Amino acid sequence: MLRLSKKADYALISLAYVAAAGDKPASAREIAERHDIPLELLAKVLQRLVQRGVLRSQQGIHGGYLLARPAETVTVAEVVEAIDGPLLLTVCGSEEERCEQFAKCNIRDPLHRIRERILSALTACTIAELGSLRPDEPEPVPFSTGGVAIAGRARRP
Amino acid sequence: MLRLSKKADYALISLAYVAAAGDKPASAREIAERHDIPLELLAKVLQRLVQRGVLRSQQGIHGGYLLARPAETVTVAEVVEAIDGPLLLTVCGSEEERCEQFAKCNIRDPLHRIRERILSALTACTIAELGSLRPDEPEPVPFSTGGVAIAGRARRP
DNA sequence: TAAACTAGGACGAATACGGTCGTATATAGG
DNA sequence: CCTATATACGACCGTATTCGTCCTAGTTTA
Repeated sequence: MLRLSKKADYALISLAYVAAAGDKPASAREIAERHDIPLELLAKVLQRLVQRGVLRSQQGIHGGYLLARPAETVTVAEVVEAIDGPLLLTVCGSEEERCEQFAKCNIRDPLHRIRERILSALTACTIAELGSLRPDEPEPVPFSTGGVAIAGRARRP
Repeated sequence: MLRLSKKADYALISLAYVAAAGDKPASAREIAERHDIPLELLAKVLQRLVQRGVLRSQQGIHGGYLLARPAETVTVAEVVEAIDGPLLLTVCGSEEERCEQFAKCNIRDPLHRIRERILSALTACTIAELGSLRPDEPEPVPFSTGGVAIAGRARRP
């Protein structure tokens, strides 16, 4: 456990791609095909990133998505939080939201500190640092599949 | 997201309690009542901790659980891993288990680094550092419920 | 006007998770 | 010896979440 959701995963992959595409809008279809992600699911992920001000969209026939801000200012933490919701280690989060068992809870504070560290790990990394697959590069064919598409990461059983 | 499962939560709470109990075995029932955790669920958590060599059990009428090793040597990472399985940020983990989309994946390495940092945050904290509720302390009554048991953290809706 | 795109709601399937039940086994004490 | 209280462990179930699909609507360019 302690996994990123697939959607968060898709978001990061997409942002790396969009960042590498520079000024040219990257369409959802393009990203989906490149990374073997279900198109409609990806679309919703991207839309949420637009709502959160990470991406901006350009509609119409040559539309797509562009970064709304410089890649260096978008942290992994922000992206994950945008998709998966607030980063809480436990149900009774970091805020004032004291759970009813408050007084009985014996591990609040240490868990708190751990959460801080995790958060800072996610905040330290921006999408500028994510590697990327340039849109104009030929799609790399892994191993020797003879160019035949193979089941991808996004669709593991 | 990025939450600890409740079972991992229960494990940490229990270990803090057992650690504070010293040589006296703490029974599952005792821990469950103290922290308002479903007994049977907790039992399974504790049993798994025994299998993983974190706790040792003593059967029989005055039995219960004891730490198998000094509290300083048991890390939160180990506990969480024992309960929730390996700490992977993504499905295609850190190991050699390269997913089929391997070549297409553009964010492997940075995510890797983040995982390392998360892991180290969890490894840095041992259960000796977890606060605890001593078995011989009176059970604190939160707020003014007049001593009537109220719904606890473990059973939030 | 047609084609390629974003926007977004509704819905179903698969899965993980939390929790319960039943049963077997071990141990201390009367 | 017998009973009460423990752990051990597998089977089961309901539900919440996640993943993915379908469908419709609106936008922009050629």
